[in-house]
Amino acid sequence: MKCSRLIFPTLKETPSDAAIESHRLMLRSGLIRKLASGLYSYLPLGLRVIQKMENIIKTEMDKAGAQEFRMPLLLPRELWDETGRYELMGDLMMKVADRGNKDFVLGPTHEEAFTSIIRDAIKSYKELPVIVYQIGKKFRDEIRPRFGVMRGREFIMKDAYSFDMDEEGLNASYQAMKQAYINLFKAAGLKTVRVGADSGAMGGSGSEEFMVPSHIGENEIIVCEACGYAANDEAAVCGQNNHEKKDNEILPVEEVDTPDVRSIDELVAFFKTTADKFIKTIIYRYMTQDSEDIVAVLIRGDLEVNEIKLANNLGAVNIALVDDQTIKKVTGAPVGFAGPVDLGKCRIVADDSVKSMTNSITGANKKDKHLINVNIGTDFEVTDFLDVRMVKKGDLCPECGKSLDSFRGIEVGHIFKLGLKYTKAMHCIVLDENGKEHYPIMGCYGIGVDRSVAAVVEQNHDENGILWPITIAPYHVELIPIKYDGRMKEVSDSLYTELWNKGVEVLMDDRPSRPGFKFKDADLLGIPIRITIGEKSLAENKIEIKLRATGETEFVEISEAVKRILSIKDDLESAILG
RNA sequence: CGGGCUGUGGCGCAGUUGGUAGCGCACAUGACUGGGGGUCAUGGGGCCGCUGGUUCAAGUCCAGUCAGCCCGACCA
Repeated sequence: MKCSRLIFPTLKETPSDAAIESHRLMLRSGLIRKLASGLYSYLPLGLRVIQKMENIIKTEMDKAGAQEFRMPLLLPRELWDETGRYELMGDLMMKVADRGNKDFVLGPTHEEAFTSIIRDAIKSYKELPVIVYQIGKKFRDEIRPRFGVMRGREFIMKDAYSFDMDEEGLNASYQAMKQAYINLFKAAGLKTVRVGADSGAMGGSGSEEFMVPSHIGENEIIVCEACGYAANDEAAVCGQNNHEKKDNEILPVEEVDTPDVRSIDELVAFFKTTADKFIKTIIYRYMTQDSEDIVAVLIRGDLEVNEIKLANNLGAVNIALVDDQTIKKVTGAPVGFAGPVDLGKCRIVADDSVKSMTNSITGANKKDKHLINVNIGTDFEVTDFLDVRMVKKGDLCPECGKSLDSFRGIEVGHIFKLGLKYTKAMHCIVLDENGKEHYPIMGCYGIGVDRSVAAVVEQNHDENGILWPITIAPYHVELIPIKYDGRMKEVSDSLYTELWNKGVEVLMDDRPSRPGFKFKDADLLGIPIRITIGEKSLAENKIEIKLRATGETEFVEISEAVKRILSIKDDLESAILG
């Protein structure tokens, strides 16, 4: 491709609404343009990168024995009614009606669609296992799209689903996908960390996320440097923190006037003490399969409740804080004065952190009153002690007991064991060797394609622009004639043709611009190998080769150029693939 | 959903106590220049987000509305 014909509107100045580096650089280098909030167009260079990412994914999926499909974006409502997700997905799912007023949705994911195909196509255990996948558009009406292509509303996703006869088969499929993910992220030049994630009702090690460490990441990752434990903060479990009860003398409860003092911060200031002396009492409504109830959750004042862990512990499908009126009804006091003492009307559970607390401060369940010197056993009872806290840096590792660290990460891939949820709900049945009906067990494996590309930029750039890993760079080589004229033009043209013939993808900047301008653009674009054809070196029959990432420069005889470039390309590739 | 900020040529922005819109970049033409976004000259391009109001007069003041961005979304 020649720059004179290529549409890549580079920007010298930074667009004002780009908040992170990848967004800025993708905009500036003319890879993408915004059409509306959360909706981006890929221009030719951006598309090439996306397609390379897709091809890397495809290659590994196929290697793992997965087969490619292409599903519609628009899906009929009935499919979603079968699993109850039409309601469950809520506003995240874009709902539309056709001219006949028939309901459709823009697919935010495709479990139902794939399961319906398998249900019709596969009838016998002999046809299993299968792994099916597609790379295609998804639509999610995000509350707040942001960071460019990192969290868009319309985005490209690779989603794969495995169907197996039994747990053992599922494990094998899961392992195959895991290995494929490890390979493909590496091939794309992305450094990822694998962490344990929330797996809802499935439990165990059935859910892992591939995270790209980055300060702009939307997930908090908890890691243990000592033993390698790694988990999403939604899933991180807490080591048994010094739960030994201190030998404090148990003091009698006293009621204290605390006019208008509600939040932990206000209480800390009021009592002139620290947050860990308080027991927070939070009232939740939780729904299980067939019932609904209220629960008071106690936790030490300096900690936060992890609602996902709470829901899992309670066996709840849904959980939410109750409204102010309900608080008043349950506790007898307005918001801010709830406490466990004489809270007779509902179940009380406590985070493990509360176990060792003595002479604590809590709400008195009366307006403008708190209690001091509250003690478990003496003043109130707890039904269950659970691990429901949000794990933080400095907490203890559940595996080895050492102190945990944390960092932020971008989720680029997620693999997890789905179980029978969809096959059951959708009556996807195969016959086993005894002719008995059997639900296949599913696994689900996703990759955010746009997001992975953005993460590559996030991870590979400098102050001048992008530094593409050669495996997903829009082109391998950018060829810059200082002036596209005379001998420089001749040499450039013949190199251009020769390289393409040898399978090297070349972008030639044949524009009549000044050299400095072209160099700046080249740095922005970040094509890994830059060849400069200039008068000075040409006088010695040489061309210049410069690596974008390291700045390494060498001059090579024209006759040796193609060979040398080929070998540099190989070197760059094997440096990534290892 | 709540709070904050911003809407003025393609992009980045200025526009004072209200008086009929400007700068840089980009674009077009020409000349010079030619290894890190060059110089000069000339030129084209704006319903000042939208609607309504105040006023002799509104980019500017008021009300509403739409859009975008940022932060937060109940932890008692």
